[in-house]
Amino acid sequence: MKLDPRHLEILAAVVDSGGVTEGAEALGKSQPSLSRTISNLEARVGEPLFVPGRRPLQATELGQLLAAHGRQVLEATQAAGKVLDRRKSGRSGTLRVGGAPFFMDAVIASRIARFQSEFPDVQVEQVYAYSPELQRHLRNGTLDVAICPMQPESIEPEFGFQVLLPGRNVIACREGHPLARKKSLSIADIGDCSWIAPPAGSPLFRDLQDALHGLGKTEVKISFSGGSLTSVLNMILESDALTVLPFSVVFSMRRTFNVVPLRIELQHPKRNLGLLKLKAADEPPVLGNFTRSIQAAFSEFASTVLHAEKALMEGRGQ
Amino acid sequence: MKLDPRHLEILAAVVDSGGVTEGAEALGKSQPSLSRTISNLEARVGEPLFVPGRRPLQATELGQLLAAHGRQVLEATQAAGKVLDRRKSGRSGTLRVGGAPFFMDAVIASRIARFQSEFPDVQVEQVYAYSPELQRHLRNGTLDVAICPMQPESIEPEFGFQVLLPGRNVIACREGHPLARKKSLSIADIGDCSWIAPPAGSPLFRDLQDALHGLGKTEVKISFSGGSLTSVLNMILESDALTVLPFSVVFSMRRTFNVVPLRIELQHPKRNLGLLKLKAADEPPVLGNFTRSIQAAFSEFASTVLHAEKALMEGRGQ
DNA sequence: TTTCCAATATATCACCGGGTTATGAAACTG
DNA sequence: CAGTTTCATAACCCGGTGATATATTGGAAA
Repeated sequence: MKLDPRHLEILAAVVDSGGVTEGAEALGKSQPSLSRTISNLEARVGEPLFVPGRRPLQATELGQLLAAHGRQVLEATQAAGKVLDRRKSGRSGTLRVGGAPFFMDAVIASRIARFQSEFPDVQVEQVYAYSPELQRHLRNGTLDVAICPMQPESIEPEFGFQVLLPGRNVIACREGHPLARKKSLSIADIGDCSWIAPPAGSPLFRDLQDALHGLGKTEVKISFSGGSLTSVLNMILESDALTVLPFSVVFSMRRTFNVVPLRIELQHPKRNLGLLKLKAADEPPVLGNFTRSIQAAFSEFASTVLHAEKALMEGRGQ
Repeated sequence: MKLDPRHLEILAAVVDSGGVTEGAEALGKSQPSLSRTISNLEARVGEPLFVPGRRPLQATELGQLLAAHGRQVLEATQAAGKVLDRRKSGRSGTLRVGGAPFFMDAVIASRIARFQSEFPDVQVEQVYAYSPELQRHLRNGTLDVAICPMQPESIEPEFGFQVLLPGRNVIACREGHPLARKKSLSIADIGDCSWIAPPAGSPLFRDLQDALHGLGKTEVKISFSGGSLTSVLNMILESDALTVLPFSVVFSMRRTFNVVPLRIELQHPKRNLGLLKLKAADEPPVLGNFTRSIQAAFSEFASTVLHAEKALMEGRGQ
């Protein structure tokens, strides 16, 4: 015999709360409604669920049995409702975050970690890609938000962009590098150093070429190309090679990899690291929490980075 | 957020069966019904439960989560339905059986045990009482059926009565009793034996008085009165006292208590042991099974008892 | 007892939601 | 690309459930 789970819920509520009236207010319904539902259920079952003519309403054996199952139903639905509530308040769910690889490793990941310590029930999926692909993902709906460097004027109108960190590229080398101490550098100084390049498809690779071209250097000796940030920095650490990286990345990694920026100004496109989202999409609540958390984390970080940047360019070193 | 357990059930069915169509036939509903229910649920939840535009319908993460709870609901309701089915088929439930004390101990209990081995999930509550009280219980609804000796003509019209065993009272004594061997007995023989009497209120007590009066004996020496069948039989066993008992009781107990009937015919009211039920009450299914089982058991038993009875009265002994 | 109170059952009505069939749209199949 | 399958939509009907008002009943108090 198939019966309605709602009826079992109601039965459980009445049995557990000790009366129709109490059960009604426990469920947020009217007393006559429950009373009739119980009657219908009894008719359907063919046996009384409550012993007739007992004023402190007392369930029959069968009533107890069915109420036990009603309790299960009640628990399950309430648990389901709770899942929804937590999602709606952004304290639970899944968030797919895309990011530019080097930034992701150096500066974003640790801020995501901080977000996750605030919202431990949120599952974050990280996707590594460059801007064009990230935009594709956002459009597809396979990504909730991207954190990547963008040129403000080249952002398509369908996207919203919130700046997290002004961008500035620098040339980086290992701490003990011969050029690291020099206050002023010329093209001649960086002469025929060999270079570590980021992966060929990355914006940084173009930045590197553009930057060297801007310094007047057309022929570049590239000894290594591609790989992750870690591999690039390991190369830098173990050699006298140079590379081009965002200052914020170098700053974040200065301790763990003993890497320093050179005191020479590069020209490069004005790109800011920021949060890229689709405007149209009504963002899930968890994304709102993520945005707030990330912005807070970066506002701290940005000020220390800018301070260090200024110090460097004024020649006060690291 | 409060949501409808039926929606969760449907979601679970769709997810588990792999599609709306399959889910519909699994639940015995139409496909459009489920389709719309899912749509409504998605609208209510505010997020898609299935990834749009995938033909082998694939649940989103949230869909999976809620479906898991739906599965719980489904299980609970199905379990509740099963409980009902078993009650309706009389394979489960509670049965309150009343019985006359001596009969209950000697002949009924073992037949109830047999019923319980057939229907192990049925819980039998035994009530010991004499006919008038049993009838009260039946009228009150505090008893489903009674097994007791009744005079056919004195059964009130509201009751139905099914004979299980024709009644005949005998005088019983221990096996080695001096009177036990005698083929023909007179009043003189039982002369001034002392008597063990059943409890004062019991029909058997009256039977004893009537029987002795019928034999011409007006003065009776009662050395013990009251107590259970076991205590009465123990008294018989340990002394040369006599008592009056139904033949079927003596027959059942002849081995365990070494008790035998005297070969003297008693006159007593024509009472048959039988099943007494209220006519009006639509009996619970379990009662039908009980009735069948008990009747089958007694039809065997009755024939052996009658055979032994005949043999006794023809003087062939036990 | 009788009276009164609190709790439950009944009555009535409106309406939402789910049931159905018929039909259209979309996606996987060959 | 056509064929097949599956899901979504439309239109309609009906039952169940919601609410308020009211009657009834069991139990306690006078």
